[in-house]
Amino acid sequence: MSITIKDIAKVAGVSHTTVSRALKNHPSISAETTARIQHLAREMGYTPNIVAQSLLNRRTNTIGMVVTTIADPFMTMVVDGAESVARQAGYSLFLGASHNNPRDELDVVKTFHQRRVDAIIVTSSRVGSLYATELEKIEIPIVLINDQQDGKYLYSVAVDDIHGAQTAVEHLISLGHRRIAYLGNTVRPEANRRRREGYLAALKKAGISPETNLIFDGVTGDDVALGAQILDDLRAQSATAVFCCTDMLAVGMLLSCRERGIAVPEQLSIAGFDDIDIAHFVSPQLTTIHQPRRQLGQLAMQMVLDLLNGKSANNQILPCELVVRESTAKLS
Amino acid sequence: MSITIKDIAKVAGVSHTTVSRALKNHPSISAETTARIQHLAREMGYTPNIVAQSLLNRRTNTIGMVVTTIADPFMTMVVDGAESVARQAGYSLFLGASHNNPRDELDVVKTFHQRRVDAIIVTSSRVGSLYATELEKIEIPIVLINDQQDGKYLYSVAVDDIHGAQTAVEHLISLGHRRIAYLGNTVRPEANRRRREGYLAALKKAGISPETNLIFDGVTGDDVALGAQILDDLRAQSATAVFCCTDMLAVGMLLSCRERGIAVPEQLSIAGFDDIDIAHFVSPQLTTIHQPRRQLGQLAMQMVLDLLNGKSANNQILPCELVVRESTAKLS
DNA sequence: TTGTACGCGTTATCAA
DNA sequence: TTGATAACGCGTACAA
Repeated sequence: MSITIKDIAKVAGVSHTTVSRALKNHPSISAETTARIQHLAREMGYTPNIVAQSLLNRRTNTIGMVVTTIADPFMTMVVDGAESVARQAGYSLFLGASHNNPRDELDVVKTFHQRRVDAIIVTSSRVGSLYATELEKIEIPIVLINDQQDGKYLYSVAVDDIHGAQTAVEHLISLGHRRIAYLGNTVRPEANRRRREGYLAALKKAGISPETNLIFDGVTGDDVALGAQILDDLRAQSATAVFCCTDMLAVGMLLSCRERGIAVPEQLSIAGFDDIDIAHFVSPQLTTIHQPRRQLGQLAMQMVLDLLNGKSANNQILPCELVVRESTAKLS
Repeated sequence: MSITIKDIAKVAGVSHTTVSRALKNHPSISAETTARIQHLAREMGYTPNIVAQSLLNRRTNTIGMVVTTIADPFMTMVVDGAESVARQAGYSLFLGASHNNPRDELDVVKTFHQRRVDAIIVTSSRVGSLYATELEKIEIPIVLINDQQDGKYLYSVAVDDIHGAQTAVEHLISLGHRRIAYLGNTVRPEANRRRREGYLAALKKAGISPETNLIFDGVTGDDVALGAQILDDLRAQSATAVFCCTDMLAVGMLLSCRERGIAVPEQLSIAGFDDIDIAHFVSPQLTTIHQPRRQLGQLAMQMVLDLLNGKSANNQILPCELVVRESTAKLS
């Protein structure tokens, strides 16, 4: 049972109103009683009850963050960025995982709503357009990370998938590759679609006509396994390079190449997307598209705070850049 | 402005008490009005206000989790495990990062207290014994992950560092190594101490006398850099094997070996501790001690829930096991 | 300068 | 079967 301002009031022989004011250094309370009460509060181990304050304020100073899974090297940094900005502004962060399950995702959002979070941040949602209709009812700002949707309370911060993918594939083309495969995963359909689009744009620009049997789309949660599994098909199509929709796909392919004695990048150039930490720990180190992950989280949270402070906010698309490492090389 | 039960009451022409009961399927309300009100509630888009409920219940159904940093492949899984257990039990998770800064850590805990979380989980704390005195005042269960402390409300779930480290070093000894170095990092003093203890125990058991100049203790936040930096000293002492206190240290050393053309494991055997994901993506794959990370989080949360349900709970020490991969080999 | 009374949204007690 | 009232902890308009 925690100490309340009424408890302090009783001991101090004043009303709880006076205590409330003294603790907030309200000017109308005499310096003397203010000091006395603040001292007393500390002595009695008083801690303000934010729950009660929230009820009164109609503001919980709380943000709900929905991620697909926390155990994802990509999400991790985004959450980290968001949390640090939130805390510095006096907000606390609720974290919920959707595990790539739309039902769970809506469930988490619903719980957040019940807890009266002031705003919600959602990363790589799978609920898609459902949001637009379902979430406007909540009437609080919702910032989508890497997933644009239109709606009254909907905002987004995203990385330029199309252009990023295009840059990666242009890099492969500049190395002399022509038979360039695309490996995607439909678990995140929108990102996959945009990155494939970038891939196609690069080919088109170079006058290379795309081939359906060089485009692979997996449907599993385990990107590493998928990358490995696709390798044979890809070689059968005599691809000399592959652009993977995510680094984990690329890593799976890399490991699989090592197992089967396929030299990377000599026999096969591999490029990824995301620039997760693992990218420079594998060997050869992975050429990839760097996403400003922490910044993504920070920006999303800053946007939320701006909106809560009545400022306006514009959707943002962050550029991402090519990082050339060791897994891509000139076509021999 | 959200819909409240009073709003519904007005529309339905009943008292808000009746609405409250109807929504909870209270038996004393007629089936008819119950149905009518539930329908109305859905139609009006009513969402219960947990904040108000919490004020009344003196229970927020909320757990605060403090991690050093979210951007740590180890923490990530622990949080993931904890979150899933919490949510299934109807609890929400507050996440706060201490960034290895004791001041921040206490700050986060204080905020959690103000928010009246029902319990707190702290991973790899740096505050140490400060907790025992400081945190008992909060009078809620606190579960420490990988950091034992004694106190009335203090519980812990930890991995058996000593035995784990000992197993790793015994593995190296069994491969014929005698000049085995230890590489630690004092940023996490307690874990470091225990793992060094396990290292010494293994040497002693094998009748090898420890040498001070084979024991290295770094003091930087960047384990990868530290591992690299120590490599020369270690070679100068003609160590043939090294046991690293964390996988990141081992990875740093591994990468540095590759750069300088030192063959692993032929010229130097390297063993780590943690079994983070990266361990099987580096090449050679890292021999290490596997920690049941997700289980650690799950168990901690389960313990919290048990305590909140009035059950008793016992501190737990989980075994961890050796995973032999490619970075260790027979002394040639 | 301080105190009284009310309300935030909900549930529980008691009465009708 | 339903309703009026009080209470959770706090802040604030108004009164003293």
